[in-house]
Amino acid sequence: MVTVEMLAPDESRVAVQEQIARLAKALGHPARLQIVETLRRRRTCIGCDIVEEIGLAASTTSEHLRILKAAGIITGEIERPRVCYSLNPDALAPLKALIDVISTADPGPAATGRKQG
Amino acid sequence: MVTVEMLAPDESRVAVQEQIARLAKALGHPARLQIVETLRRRRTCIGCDIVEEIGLAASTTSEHLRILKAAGIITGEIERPRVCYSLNPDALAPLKALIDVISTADPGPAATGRKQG
DNA sequence: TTCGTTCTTCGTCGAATGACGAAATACTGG
DNA sequence: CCAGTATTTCGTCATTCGACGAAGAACGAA
Repeated sequence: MVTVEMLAPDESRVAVQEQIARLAKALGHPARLQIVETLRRRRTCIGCDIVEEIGLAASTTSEHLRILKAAGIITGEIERPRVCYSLNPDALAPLKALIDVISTADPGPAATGRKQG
Repeated sequence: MVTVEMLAPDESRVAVQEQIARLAKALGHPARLQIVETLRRRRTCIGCDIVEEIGLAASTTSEHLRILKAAGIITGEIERPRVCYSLNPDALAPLKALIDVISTADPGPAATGRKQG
């Protein structure tokens, strides 16, 4: 299992952090989470159905899709005149790794060992 | 195992999504990830050391800490004149649940089944 | 070619974010 | 009381975000 810091000398750790930040930021909006959820439920590719599903203007939805695509979280396959969107679960690996590390809260040579009541 | 949608009739799913969005948004900034990383490494409570660590102005750092605290990701215990910050791993559970569900990408009666090469 | 469908890009707007320094707050120590 | 330390709050500023409608682009159908 690869964690966040065992593959980073010093500079690339920053790069990894920035990548994780991009992923988290992309997920940090209800409309985009709704898109992700929709794509998860209906694994099938979807076009303008997403627009109806989330109830925002087409242009706004397109922007959210662009952000998710830029983060690598979804892929958009062109099928003129439609675009077929799918989830790309692998993209979330770095974020997942971070959260796993935090959640397991690997206790090691602790200093003050307390985390919360 | 509890997933995101099996505990949500319809409205509370929105609430859960908003909560997840808050968490993701809070993590969606390199400086805040650096704070989280720092708190993970040095499990010990930290005060102004964080300011030095991330290299931003004290007021800016305080703001980032406030955001993380508001999201519940960290806790700040007052120890005048210092504040002792700690990670609160449990807070990330909803976000972790979502990412787990996506990552496992539970294949079922798929429609177009493809995700990527 | 012209029309209809689907999506993206552009321009605009108000609101939120992220950064800073200065000042306020709240103790500890002289 | 006065100075020092650690932190937050405030005011400011530039930038980004998120929303929209209008216009543009790309293809299939007639």
